[in-house]
Amino acid sequence: MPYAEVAVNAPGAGRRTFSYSIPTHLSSLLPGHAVWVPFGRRTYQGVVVSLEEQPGVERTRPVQDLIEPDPLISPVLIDLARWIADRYLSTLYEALQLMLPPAFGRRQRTTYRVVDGHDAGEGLPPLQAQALAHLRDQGPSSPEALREALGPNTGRALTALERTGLVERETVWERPRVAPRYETLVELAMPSEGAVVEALRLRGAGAFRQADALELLAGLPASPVPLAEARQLSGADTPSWEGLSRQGLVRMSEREVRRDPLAAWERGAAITGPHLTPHQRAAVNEVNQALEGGQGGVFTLHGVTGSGKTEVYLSALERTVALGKRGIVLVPEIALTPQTVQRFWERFPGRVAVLHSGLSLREQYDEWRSIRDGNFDVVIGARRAAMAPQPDVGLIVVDEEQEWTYKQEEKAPRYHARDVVIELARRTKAVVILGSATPDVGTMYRTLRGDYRLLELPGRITASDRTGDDSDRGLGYTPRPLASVEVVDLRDELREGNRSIFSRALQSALRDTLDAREQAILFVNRRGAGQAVQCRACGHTMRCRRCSVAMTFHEGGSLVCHHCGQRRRAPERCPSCGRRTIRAIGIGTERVVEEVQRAFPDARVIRWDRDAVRAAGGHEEILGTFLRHEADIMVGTQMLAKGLDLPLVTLVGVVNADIGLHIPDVRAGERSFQLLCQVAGRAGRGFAPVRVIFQTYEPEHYAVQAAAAQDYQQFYLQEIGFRRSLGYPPFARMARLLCIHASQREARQAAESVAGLLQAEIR
DNA sequence: AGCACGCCGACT
DNA sequence: GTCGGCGTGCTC
Repeated sequence: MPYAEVAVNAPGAGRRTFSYSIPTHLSSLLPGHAVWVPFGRRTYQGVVVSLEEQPGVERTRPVQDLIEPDPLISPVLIDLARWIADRYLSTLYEALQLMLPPAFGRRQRTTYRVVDGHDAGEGLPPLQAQALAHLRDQGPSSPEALREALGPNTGRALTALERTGLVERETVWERPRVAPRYETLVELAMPSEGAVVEALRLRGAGAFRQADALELLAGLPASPVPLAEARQLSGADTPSWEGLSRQGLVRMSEREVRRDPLAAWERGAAITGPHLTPHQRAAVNEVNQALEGGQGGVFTLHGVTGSGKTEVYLSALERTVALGKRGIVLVPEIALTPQTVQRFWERFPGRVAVLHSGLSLREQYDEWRSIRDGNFDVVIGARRAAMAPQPDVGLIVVDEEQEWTYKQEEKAPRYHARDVVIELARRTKAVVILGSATPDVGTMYRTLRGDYRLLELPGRITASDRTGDDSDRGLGYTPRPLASVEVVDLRDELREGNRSIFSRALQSALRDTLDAREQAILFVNRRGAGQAVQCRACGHTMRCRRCSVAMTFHEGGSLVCHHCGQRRRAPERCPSCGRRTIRAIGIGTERVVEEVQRAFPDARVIRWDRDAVRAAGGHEEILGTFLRHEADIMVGTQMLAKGLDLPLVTLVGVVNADIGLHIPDVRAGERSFQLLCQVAGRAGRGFAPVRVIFQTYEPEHYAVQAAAAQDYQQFYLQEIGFRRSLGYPPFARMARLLCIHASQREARQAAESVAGLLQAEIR
């Protein structure tokens, strides 16, 4: 008699599983089944992770019921969830939730009502009497409604009332937010000649509607037909059709229907890819060998924007499919545009699934089920697609693998999708391609150490090579020069008396661009809330003495190292040059827009950041305005840096290239470098000459220098040396421990005590 | 989450 | 001496 080990979605269940006995009506229970289980006083959702001969405890309670008839999570993904829960310190259920269909979790709803004949409320404490009166007058209510009406302490009053038996409580599970949708089909239960005869008989008997219905069905070429359609065509309503079904003249059946986000897309023949350049060929050959070897392996595909990485992915996916396997492609959320999906669709028409948060719940759910049923060669999606129920995964692509959006920050499990798919691939012997123009320093370190294999795509491919269908296509591999970048030292500007946020070089470049009726983008490298503190004259930045990360300015003039917690007062004079020009710096997009409008009253300026997108109701609105040249200058944040083709743009200005250098984060330099490279990479995609200007107070900073030269190797060598000497990742692993409490004092005490324990452990 | 258990202040 | 507050720990 086996027992089920269940991960329970109850608070406090933690990373353990709980043993349940299996009642006879659930004897076919399997790992991966979602179940209802009793836990304490209530019932919770859970997932069966294994079946065991011996329970973990003496007394077990039985599994109550299945939530869905089929197992929802494959054994490999259950195992992966265990790894996720372990590594990211989440509960097991939280990790498993990533693998469950979207919106699977259901909420419990509680209602209170007065027990009959107990509505007097004499001699009760005032709050209890009020609650009782409210329930008596308003009828059964939720605790939230009662709290709303009577104040935050109502919960206690309700507990007391329930204990004394004056009110009772009922908890019900809400209906699932999405469930499979079915449609009814009808078909003739006999040859159509017979049906025509039956229809005549029915008409003779006065059953005109049924006769119409039957005749219609007999006349239709395709069968079975959706009932809704048949009803509309025949004019006969559902009871008539049901009547026919009862007489055995038609058969009815159910079929699951799915909402397909790509339903409108054409399903023509797959187009063949262009001829590969020698470098692409070499890369694809290596990946194909690994695919055929069946032993997996991780590849780092290093190539600048426009070097043709996507073509490598596509070719490798074709090989994967030819070998009878399937692929997953991870793309940063912001890059998951119709154009991106289109490129995959052209090669795998009708065989591409999309998973991202922009879809409706219904679409996500249907897509999930359809993927599980093996309907797609390629699943393309953002972070969460790493855990898509794609069967027989042979290849996983992580495009822009250095992107921090692959790391889930907000809620547990705080996983990194790239690391999760590498772990998944290790278990399934799938091949992984990590693609990037500026690989994550940790990724490159592991690559050079030999854990991953390096594939290089040097240079860029010209547009005609990528899209042309003339005879020489693919043959003219001509590496195009990258845009040259001009670095402007803002300290010089200040010395020359220019206090504007625009250098003279940028001002005149903007003027030229406007006069030529071309477009410019201004990039504001503002991320995170932390303001760094810097000397406006010499560029000296206040850094923590212990960690050498930039310190953050806090209210009241103190400086805090967010890394080690060290705190000191902001100096009045710059410790480096002695001048009183120390400032907290942080220029936002709004400020830049204002300044542009002041300096160029004739320019049409548009802002593109999270706030503007929300106000405009979507990216497309803003982008469309700019692409139609209804604006001359676009001011934006990181969004600007991501894979967009803006053909009319001939000037790219980075307003403050060094702000990102001082975010209190070990990876500040790396992120700045990546971002600046991407911004510079925006330029030079069309054929018009393009200027790129970096404004900075620290032109000598290695990240700025390397980005201006667009030299990854230069950056990597500097950064890895820095990381090694300080014992930062990838030479160590980092975790953030967060102490949260309503009282600041309590939180601090807890944090200090944890820190004390850890320091004792280190010694 | 909810409930039991257990340890300190206002009462018979 | 007891009732009851809510801090702590457990739920297969």
